[in-house]
Amino acid sequence: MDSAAPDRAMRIATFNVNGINGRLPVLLRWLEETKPDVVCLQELKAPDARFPTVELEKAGYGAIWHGQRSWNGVAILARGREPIETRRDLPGDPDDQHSRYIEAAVNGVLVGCLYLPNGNPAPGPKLDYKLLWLERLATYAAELLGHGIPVALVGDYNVIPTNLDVYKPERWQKDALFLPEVRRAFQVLLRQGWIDAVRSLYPDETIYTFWDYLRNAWGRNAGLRLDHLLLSPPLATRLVAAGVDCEVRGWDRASDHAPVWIEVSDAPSRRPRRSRSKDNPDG
DNA sequence: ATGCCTATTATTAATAGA
Repeated sequence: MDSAAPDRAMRIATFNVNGINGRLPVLLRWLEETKPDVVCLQELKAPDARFPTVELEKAGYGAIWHGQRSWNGVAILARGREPIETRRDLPGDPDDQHSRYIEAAVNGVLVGCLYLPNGNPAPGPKLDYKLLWLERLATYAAELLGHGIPVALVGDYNVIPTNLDVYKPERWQKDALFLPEVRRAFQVLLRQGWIDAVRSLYPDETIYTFWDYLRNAWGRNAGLRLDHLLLSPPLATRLVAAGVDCEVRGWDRASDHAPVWIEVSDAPSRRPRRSRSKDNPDG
């Protein structure tokens, strides 16, 4: 009976690689060591033609990507599968030229991979763009929730949600990652019903996903929590584990972000529908 | 207030990141 079989776990990860070609050895080593089932990548910093399809295929991953020269760029990898692309732009602004969103269905989960604008220097046009992007995200996220399906909105949000998510909150008060209006915009998503997966399992722990290259931030553990996995309720009920692969930040030629991951149990198998009969009072 | 580091692009310096 498949209904009696133990649920297997599906591992979904996000990793801002900060240059997919310069970071390829790190990425391949991490894929080999941790074998995530779905991976959202940000900051490819490469045009579509320079995406390392062959190397990732050799590593066992199908991929879709939305690149851009020099900056931005997002991709979704799936272990032993091809992600089914459902979208490659965040709705709400047809003039937005940045490659910051891509979305796919993988193994029954709709996965949105996002790279939110940084917003610095603030105030200024970059902050305005970030706030508009957050509004567009909230509008689209509400629409997704309405479908009642398993969805993960995953990536580099460039938002420090609370004081617990930054080594020294007072230093960041006027930074676009931590401004009150930016934090409020993130809270809007949570109030809609999205679950901050890592925080939901570890409500009180200091957890960072980013350490600046400057000022020996990694050595001092002067970090920020910027990379988040937001889950729709039908997926959040299946959450069984979460973590940050911090050690990757210490590898040679590391990204300034570390990979973050969750594990969700496979969807409970549908019970065979009983036929209407006098033996089945529910029928 | 600025540089501190790292990556990309274009050519030894500029721009962006967070």
